[in-house]
Amino acid sequence: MTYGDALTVLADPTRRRVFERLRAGPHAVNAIAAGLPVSRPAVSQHLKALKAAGLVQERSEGVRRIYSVRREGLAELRDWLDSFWGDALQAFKQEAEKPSAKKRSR
Amino acid sequence: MTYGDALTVLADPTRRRVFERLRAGPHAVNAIAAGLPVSRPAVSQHLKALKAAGLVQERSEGVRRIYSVRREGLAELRDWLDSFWGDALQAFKQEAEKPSAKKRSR
DNA sequence: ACACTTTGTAAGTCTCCACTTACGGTAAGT
DNA sequence: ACTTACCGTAAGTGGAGACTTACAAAGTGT
Repeated sequence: MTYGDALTVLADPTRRRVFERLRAGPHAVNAIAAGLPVSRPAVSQHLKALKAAGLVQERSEGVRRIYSVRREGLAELRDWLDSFWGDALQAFKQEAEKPSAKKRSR
Repeated sequence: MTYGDALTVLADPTRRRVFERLRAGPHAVNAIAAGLPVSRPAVSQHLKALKAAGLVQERSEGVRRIYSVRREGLAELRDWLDSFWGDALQAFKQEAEKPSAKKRSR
């Protein structure tokens, strides 16, 4: 059920921008907050949420905290999407092959 | 920017259950609402949101509205995830190959 | 014409959460 | 030791949205 956490966390636009910022590589909190329209504590809270969802990982480097993407967190969400794909296709074929059983009252 | 809409819409657990219900195939609103812990109007609102995000499509059959999954809506989200994958990998390699230069305060 | 079914929408309530400011803790430089 | 930089957390606030009930519209059967 972790893909649900990923979806919940990635729903917020600002948090998504934080996450996308890490796509280019690991960054410290200050660097991430620079250029974003919110305060630095807000970014810290977003990173905390992302970490709780398993989407990022943290590494200490002196007084700095370097955050980077954790790909395994994305994997579960990706699998969920893929499962959707196949099932939807199969269901569509089933629907197309169905002769004319549309009378489904009661 | 449509993948953002998909993420926003799929963040809600109830709405996700509605969407997953359609994975098995097209269904009318009543059939979807049955078994869910919310009222039928709530399901209608969720379906409206899913449709606005391009994740489902609607087909009228008499007085019923049959909803089904729209795979193109998922495609953009999938591409976004994939782009993340590659970029994160590339960034990781770059980081690994980097000697220990580029340290500002060192 | 009437009753029933199926669904969408309006209006209102209430909970959740993203954000801010303020503060505390830790590391590094002088 | 003092100062400065970097960061996380606490507390409080405002706004978004998920849900409910009530109502209206459109199709179907008798």
